[in-house]
Parts: sequence; C-alpha cells; structure tokens
Amino acid sequence: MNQYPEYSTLNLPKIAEEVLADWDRLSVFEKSVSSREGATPFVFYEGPPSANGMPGIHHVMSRTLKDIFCRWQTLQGKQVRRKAGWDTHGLPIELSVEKELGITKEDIGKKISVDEYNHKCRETVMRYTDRWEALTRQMGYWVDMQNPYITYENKYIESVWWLLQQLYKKELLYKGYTIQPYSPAAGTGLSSHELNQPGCYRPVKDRSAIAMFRVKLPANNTNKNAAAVFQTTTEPVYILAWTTTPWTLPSNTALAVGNKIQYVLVKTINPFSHQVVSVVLAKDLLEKYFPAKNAELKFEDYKTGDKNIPFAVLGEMNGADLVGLRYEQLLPYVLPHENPEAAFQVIAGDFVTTSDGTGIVHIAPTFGADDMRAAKAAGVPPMLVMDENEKLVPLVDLRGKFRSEVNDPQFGLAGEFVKEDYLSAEQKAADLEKQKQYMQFIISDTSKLSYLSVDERIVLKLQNEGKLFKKESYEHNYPHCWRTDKPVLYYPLDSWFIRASAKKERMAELNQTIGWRPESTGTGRFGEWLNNLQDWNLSRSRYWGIPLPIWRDEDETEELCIGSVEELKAEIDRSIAAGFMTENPLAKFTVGDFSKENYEGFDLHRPYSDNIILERNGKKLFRETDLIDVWFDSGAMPYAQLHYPFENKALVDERKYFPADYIAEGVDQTRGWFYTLHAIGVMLFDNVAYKNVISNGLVLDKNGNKMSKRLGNAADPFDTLNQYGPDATRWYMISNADPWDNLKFDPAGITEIQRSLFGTLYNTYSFFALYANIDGFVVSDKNQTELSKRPELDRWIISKLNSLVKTVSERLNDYDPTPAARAIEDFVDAHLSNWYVRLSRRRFWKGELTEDKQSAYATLHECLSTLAQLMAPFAPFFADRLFRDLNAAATESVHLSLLPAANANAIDLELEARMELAQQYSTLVHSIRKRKEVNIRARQPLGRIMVPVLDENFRSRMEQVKHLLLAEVNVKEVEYVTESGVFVKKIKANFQLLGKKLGKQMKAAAAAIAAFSQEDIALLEQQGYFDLQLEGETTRIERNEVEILVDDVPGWQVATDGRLTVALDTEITENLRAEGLARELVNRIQNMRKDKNFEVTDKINVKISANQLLNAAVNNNFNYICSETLAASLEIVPELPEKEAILVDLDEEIKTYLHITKQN
RNA sequence: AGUCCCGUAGCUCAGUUGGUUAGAGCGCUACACUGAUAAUGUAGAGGUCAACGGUUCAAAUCCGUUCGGGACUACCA
Repeated sequence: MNQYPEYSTLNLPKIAEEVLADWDRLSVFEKSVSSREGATPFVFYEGPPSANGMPGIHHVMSRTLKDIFCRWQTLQGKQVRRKAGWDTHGLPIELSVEKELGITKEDIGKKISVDEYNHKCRETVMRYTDRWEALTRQMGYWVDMQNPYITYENKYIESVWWLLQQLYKKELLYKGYTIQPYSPAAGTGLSSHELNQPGCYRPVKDRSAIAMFRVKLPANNTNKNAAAVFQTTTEPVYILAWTTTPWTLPSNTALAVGNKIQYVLVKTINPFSHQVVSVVLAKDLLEKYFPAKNAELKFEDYKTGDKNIPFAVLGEMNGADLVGLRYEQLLPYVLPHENPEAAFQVIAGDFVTTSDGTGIVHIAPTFGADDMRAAKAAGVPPMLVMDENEKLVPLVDLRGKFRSEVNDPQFGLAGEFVKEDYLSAEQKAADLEKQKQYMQFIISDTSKLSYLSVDERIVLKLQNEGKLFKKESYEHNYPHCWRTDKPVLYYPLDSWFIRASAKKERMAELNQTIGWRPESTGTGRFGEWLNNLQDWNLSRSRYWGIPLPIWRDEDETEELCIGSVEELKAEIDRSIAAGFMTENPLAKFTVGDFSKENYEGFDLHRPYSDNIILERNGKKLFRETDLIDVWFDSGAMPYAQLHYPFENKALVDERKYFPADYIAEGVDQTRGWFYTLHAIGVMLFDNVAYKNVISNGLVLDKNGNKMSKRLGNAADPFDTLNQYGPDATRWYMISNADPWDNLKFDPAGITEIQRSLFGTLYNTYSFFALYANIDGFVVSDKNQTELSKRPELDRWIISKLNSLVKTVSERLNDYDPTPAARAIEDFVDAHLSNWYVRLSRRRFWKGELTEDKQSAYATLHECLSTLAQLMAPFAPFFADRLFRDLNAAATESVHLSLLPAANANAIDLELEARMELAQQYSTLVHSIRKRKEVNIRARQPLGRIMVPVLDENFRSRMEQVKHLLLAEVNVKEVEYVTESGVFVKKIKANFQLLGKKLGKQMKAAAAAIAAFSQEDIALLEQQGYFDLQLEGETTRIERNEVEILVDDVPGWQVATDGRLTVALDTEITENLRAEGLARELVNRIQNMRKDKNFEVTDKINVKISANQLLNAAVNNNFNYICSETLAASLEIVPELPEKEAILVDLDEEIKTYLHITKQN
C-alpha cells in the first residue's frame, strides 16, 4: 500500500466535505480547545448575529476573518475558547413579526396580547438558525454553537440588569428630557438606526424665513461695545435669525450667536413693510443680503417696490458683546411656565456658523437638541406650558398639533398639524374653508386662496407685522419615518440615559491602547466619536427587548433599580406583604440554583415585568415601561455570556476571560458594537473590552456595487461554497484585498486561486507522493539528513521556508492577514514550484535512493508539511488533508498541531541572495536563447556564458550556485570577466546620496555624470573619486555616489537587468551538437514511453535505425541516453521494419526510426 | 453637510523614511517546452499613478483644492 495517498484530480469542495466529516468523527474542534487546557488563553468574542435574517456572502468574509486568528493562535499553542451568540431582540424582529401577522404597533395589546406578540418574536428570531449553523459549519468557522449565549434568556438578562444596576449605583443612569426624533403619525420615538434606513432622509422643500427680533433698548445689561454701537441709530434695532421650521417660532426663547463671530449693525429698509430699520447679522454674511453696490443708494431716493434697497453699516461688534441682550418675544401667544423672566435673550452657542442664514440661530429648546443644550447652559427656559394634568408640555402635542395656547384670531394655528404632510386631503380641504373665513381680514379676495401650511401662515403673519426680513423656499434633507413616510418631528421626550459623557476622557484614553485595524478607524471615526460623545439614550418604547429594571412611584419620589432575580423576588415578597401583589411569579425560583430549569420557570420580558408592582414607603412602584437599546445587549456580552457575576465571577474579575484579545466585525459596527463594548467596559470595569479589533469592509459585487436582493447581484454563500469549496473562497477573500477595504467579489478570482495556489500545491504534493511511493520512502525523524549536509538547493528552500514562517507569524500576530496569505502564495508559486521542484525534478526520479534523494524527499516534505500548517488558518480543510496525507501516522489534524517558531539558524540570507542571483541569471540566459537572431532551443547545450565581475562577493556567490544555473540553462561553463576593456560601462548618479549632498546642483550633476566617457569611468574607478566641474566649482564625486553598470559586451549576445549582465556564447561545436542530438533522442524516447503508457519505473529496450549523422551522437552519449530513458539495452540496427518502428524528426535534417519495448 | 476609507495596466492589487526605466498576478498576443502536462518558460502590447495647484534639486509618495466610489454621522438654525 502506498504511504502517501495519490489522487487523480483536485476537487476542493469534495475535500472540504470529507475533512468536515473527519472533524465531526474525531471531534477535532473540541480537541483543539481541550488539548490546550492550562495553556495561555487567547480570548475571542463573537459579535452576535441575528438569526432573523439569512446569512449572506459577507458573513463568509467576516467569519473567515474571525476564524483565521483563532486558528492561528491555536497553532501557536494557545487555548482559544469561542462561544457563539445570538442577538435576539430589537426592532427588525418586531417588524418581521408585524409584517407576518399583518398588524401594526397600534394593534399590540388590542388585536394581539403583548404576551402572544413576544412569543411570536421569540420564535421568529431564531427562524434561520439552521441556515446560520449550516453556513458556519460548511465554511469551516469554528465557534461553539452547542452552547451559544442568547440575549433573550433570563440568565443573560439578569447579567444585563446587574450591569445596569452598577451604572445606577455609580449615578451613571438617569432620566432626562431630551429632544429625539419622533413620529407623530406613528406616535413613537425613533432611534437613529431607524432614521438611517435607506430612503429615510429625503430632500424636501420647506418654507424658510428670516425673522426679525426686536431688541429691547437701551441695552443696559449688555456689553458696552454693543450698547455704543446701538446708540448710533435712532431706528428700531432687530436681530435677524433664519429658520427652516417657522412652526417652531412660537416656541422661541433665545437667539444664539457665536462668541468669536463678528456682527454688524446695518441700517436699511424692511422690504415688506418699507420701514427704516437697523438689523444685526454676521459680518461674513453682509454681502449675501446687502450687495456692495447698494451701499451707494440713498435712503431718500428709495421708492416702495424698488428691488435694490439702500443700506449703511453703522457699526461692528463680536458675538460675545451681544450675549445677554434682551429682545421682545416674536410671537407672544404664551410665556414659558418656568422662569419667563429669563427668556428672550441672546446666548452663546458653539455650533453657530456663518455658512447659512444670518449667523444668528433661532433657539426653540423644545424642538432642537442643540437648542436645548445651549438654552440649558445659559439658564434660558424652554417654551413649556402647564397642561390640564399639571404637567409641563411643549406647544405641540404628541399628535403633532399646536396646543390651544397658540391661538391666532387671524391665522388659526391652534389645533392644527404643524406639518402639512400629516393632513389628509379632506382635512386640507376643510381647513382651507376655515382659512378663507378668518383670513378675509387680510386678503381681500379669498376665493383664489389655496391651503396655506402652518409655516406659510406664520411667515405671512410676520410679514404683516413687519417682522419678516426675507422668505424663500429651501431644499434640504429631512428625515422621515420609515413606517408612515411622514416627516419626523424633533420632540422632547422622557428617556433614560447613560451618562457616557462623564467617562469621555477615560474612554478616549483607553481607546489609544486598542490595536485598531485599520488604524485610522480607531483614531479617526471612533476617536472623533468619543471626543464628541453624548449621553447614551437607553430607552426604547417597544415590546421585544430587555425591560429597564427600574420601578418608580407616580410622584417620582421613590425609585428602585433591580440588579438580580434574587433581589426582584425579595422585593415582590415585600410588595405582597404590603398587599400590592397577590402572588409571586418568581415563587419557584431558587436562589443560587443556576440550573437551566430553575431559570426557565419565569420570564423577565414584557408584559410580565410590567405586571410587577413593588413597594417603598407604602407607595406603589411601577416599572418604567421602556425597554433598553439592544446595543446594550450586545455590548454587555463579555459579562452576560458568562452569567457574570452570578457565575464565572473570577473569569472577569481576574481578567481571565476579559478583555478580549481580539474581535472583528463590519466597519458599520464602529458606533454600534465596538462602542457599546468599549463604553460598558470603561464605565464599569475601567478597562478596555478588547485589545485588538479589525473592522472589515463591505463585500461588493465585481463591479463595485453594493450587493442587494433587489438588484439580483447578491452572491449566494451556499452556492459559492458548493461550487468553489470553502478553502478557495476563504483564501480569495483574504488575499485579494485588505479586509478593511471593500472587497469586489468576483468568482473569477476564486477560480484563479484554485488554479494558481491549490492546483500548484496539489501538483507539488502529487509529485512528491508519486516518487516517494515508488521508492517506498517514508519521511521520518530517523531518515533526516542533517541540514548542513544537504545540498545548496535544499538548504535554500528550507531557508526560504523559515523566512516565510517568520513573515507569516509577524503578519498574523499583527492582525494583518492579507500580506501573510500573499507571502504564502509567492512561496508556493515562485520558489517552491517554479524553482525548487523544477530544478530538483531529476533528483526525485533518477536512480536509487541515494542520500541526495533522501534529502530531497525530506526537504520537500518539510516544505509541504509546514505550508499545511501555515495555511491552516486560511484554508482549514485543504491544509488538514495535505497535512494528514503527509503525516498520516503522526496526527489527527493539522489544527491540533503546533507550529514551531521560525528556525533562525536555518535562515541564511546570503544563500537566499545568491540563489536569487541564479534565478535572475537564468531568466536572462533563457531570454537570450529565445531571441529571433539566436533561437537556440533549451535542449541544445551551449559552451559558456560570460559574466562581468562587479564586486568581490559576486564571484564566490556565483561559484556556489553556478551548477544549478548551468543545469537550468543548459550551458557548460561560466567565465568571469574582470578586465574592463571587454565590456562597455554605463554610469548613473546615486540620486539618494548625491541629492542630499548637492541639493540644487543635483540636476546638473546627474547630467554631467551620465555624459561620462569610458575613460572618465575608468578614472573614477581607479582613483576612487572624480572631480566634477559644476557652475565653476569643483565638486568631488566619490565612488559610492555613482552606480556603474555594464551596458554591453561588444560582439556577444548580451542581456542585462539592473546591475546584472550576462553574455552567451552561441557557438555550437561538434560535441555540443552531438549532445544536443542525444537529448532530442531522449526526449523522443520519453514521449514514446508516455504514448505507450509505460510506468515511470518500467525498463525498456531501444532500437534505433542507423543514421550516419546520428551514430556518433548516440555512441558518445550512450550511457546518458540509457540512464535517462531507463533503457536496459540500446542498439543501433541497420534497419527497422516500418510496422514496429516510428519515424521521428530529431531536427531539421535528421530523421530516424525508433522502436521501444518494455523489458519483462 | 461633516468625519473616515478608496482611486496606480483591461481586471485584482504591490509600491519602504520622497531618489530617476512605476512592479506582480490574471487576461490578451506570439514563440518555446513536454516524465509537474487541465502544468511550465520567454517575449510583447498595455500607465497623463483620478484632476489641478503647491512644497522640493527630486512627488505615485508630502501639503492643499476639486472630481468620482463607499461607509459612518447628521433636523446645525
């Protein structure tokens, strides 16, 4: 039986299938972890996917990336546990359930109970689990799918609650009033995730206006500078502020200026009321509203309706001078309930720019996030009024309608939707009739009136009252609710927040210790994000997610944050004692029992948690109905996957399974998972959650377009794996582009990898197996030739191999897989296959099992075996097959093996350098032989090559590799030429050295040097320097500051490449000719052997018909011919019968009959 | 709109601290080789290094601006 299996074809998908079966049979994955018990751990965290959607080709990419480093560290001897996970909560799941059931959010609790709804979510979320498992398995991604963490499980939730309670105890969890995207049509707040769904930001045309806010004079409470400027005018002074949402103007309570922005006071005429006024705006924007040419117009010449309006700049001040200035309320429908005396003043805002508008921003703290922040900082109240329930509310209600306070006798407004889009056609028509009624006081002919939106009417009102400076329509992107298609409102809502901003500096500081790939994402996108960190809005008004574990009474005086099931159970008992609850849903729960059964007897989700009423000081506490952001779920995974701190406490506390050494996800997770992991890690453990992270790019189609089902260009991951096999697919994805760049996925690239890498390796292995089996040779420790005693070629490839191990190790230890994969490709193709195997071929099939042959076997075996290990992280199936075929007795799997570090002693850079010399010369000589004017086939031996000796090293290097070079190019001798008269030299400046020395003179010097004569060069070489005349000065050029090359050897066929030059003697002597013929003859005999399907080892008898031109060639090379062709006998016979023999052409003139038979 | 990434041959990509013929593989064309053969070798064609401007003796490389592709963030009024 053959020791080394031989295959007839290479079938990568089949290999993968078979190896996968072996892995299952032998439990290789489990062993790869258990066999390293006690070893240094390598901690990897799996970012949980949602099994709610089908896996795509990009998941093959990201999972390959994850897998590579885990397998690599295993090869290095580390223990790599990796737990799979499932992200189970969140909006997408709610949506798919609603779609399936044909319901909307409003129906929850009506058509379907919350309970039923959540049950449905629980089912739906794991719908495609089997597809994910199949993909994971088929592509060879090793992760423990038997014991995944699942975010909806009670243990997981309990850990999350504990983390939240920790935040609460550190006072990092608070309830606040903030401005959030809100969809009045859907009656729900929206997350930024929802706003970023495709198509949500749409260009809309809004009515924009510049309103005029009248300054209260004298400006006694402001800076003297501003007061002085205002004294220069007797006209009323107005501040100009631009808005694209006039409906927020009734809620204006402040105007913001930039402290460092320069402002001007301008005297002009109101284009609508034609009143002479003075206005304040940013100096930078003066030209925009007041073209310079109009400065020459005279006020007294102005006539009503003139397009060009005169103006005069009265004075200048900076933003800080304006702060504190009071102005009259623009639309005095109602005053803020709190601190009305602090309203209507100028404040500073760092967000103010002069890129748009007037450089002064209208502030409505109830409808803008920036506005709210700035107003709060300045002590300006928001426009909140007391409602019927004695609660403070904004002027727009939750349906998106103005409250009754905004009642305008002429323009309506009260009770109306602030955005036209919220109205149906019928409502519009009805409203139009009303408008016709009350607007007849302003518009004489109302019959032609069309519906005017709230914005339009407010602008009209300002215009009527002389408070409008400019109006126009303005097109910008505005977010829409993806469910109702209606524009979103920014609206103040109650929310629970994590005070992330309090730990901003620490997060930034620790971020600098994280190894980011690519680095720019860490410093750039992620770093910037941390620098501008806002508090984390944790609340979600949904149903399917982890409930916020906070209970409050109605007065908001008592508050409880629960951190464990144990605690909750005790609190419920207390509530029962107070008579608030009748039974404890956690009655069966046994504290301290972490069994599955114990934790499956209850549910912490809504509605169950909603039904729990707790007690404090005799008051009833109800749960805050919000759920938490699902990003918290996944960010909590380092702890919650372990049920920390209830179980596995030491793993985290003693930093054994925390932080992760490595994580990887798509770049879109930068502000998702990467952030939430980091935030929780820093806030609660003052530690990074991961030490290294790769954010991988997208997988695009081959034309660089995003893959989508709609376009039909999405590659199916299963089809791809089936067709090309996981190894080639994985290899292609990693070697083609750095993982953080986008990948243009082209199956043709996989085919290329199949052929160039796997095909070549397969051929190389087959070659090895073929001859090793023939010789019955099994490579083992016992028959290893000592490295120093192996031939040059063997030591060279072993040196190359160890250099490769070094490179691959460095790259992979640095989380840089692409150069590692490419280095392997280069080794296999350029070195192992195209040089080592090519030059060693005859060593394998020639003669007996000599020491040289054993050395060749051992060397090739070591190369292939080590390659299998190096490739194992990338191509786990093929590598395993190769490794086991080579080392059948020794191992169950390459993935259980240990890769030794590169052997520094085996690396001989000098040897690598001289072999490169041989490779380069070989190419040069081949190219001369192929020339049209030469055209001598490789089988024809030639006498000699000549090489000019350029330095001392050169000759000794060449001597050591010349036998390989000469054999490869079929030349007898190499001659060294030292006397310079034989060849023509060329000289070139060394730009790097001379450039630094000469600076500006470089150009002239380079030209002068290039123009050197042969004598000049000789002189320079002789004395070691040359005095060059440059611009009248003498500049000394040293020998090392120029490069001298051989340009030509007159009278010879010459080839050069950079510093290397070779000349070929093309004369064919009688002897050479005879030898060439003998080689031709060998070749023909070999072909016949092959045609006759003889075994490689068969001995033959050869008969050749006599031919005068040939006889000498045969006789002189008799032994050579016999040994090459395994001829037991070789006869020249006078004649061969045509029937048996074949007529062959040996060259243009010589033909002969050949006859071969197998020797029995 | 902002931040970040990418733009080098028909395609996929290299290109060190700036240094003078800008490389490789694939593909294409031609020739050769034939006991690795669904391989292999040699040669050829193919480039305004996205564009413009600047710094420098010298720019694919450094700095600006613009254009194109992508991601993330974003109601800046």
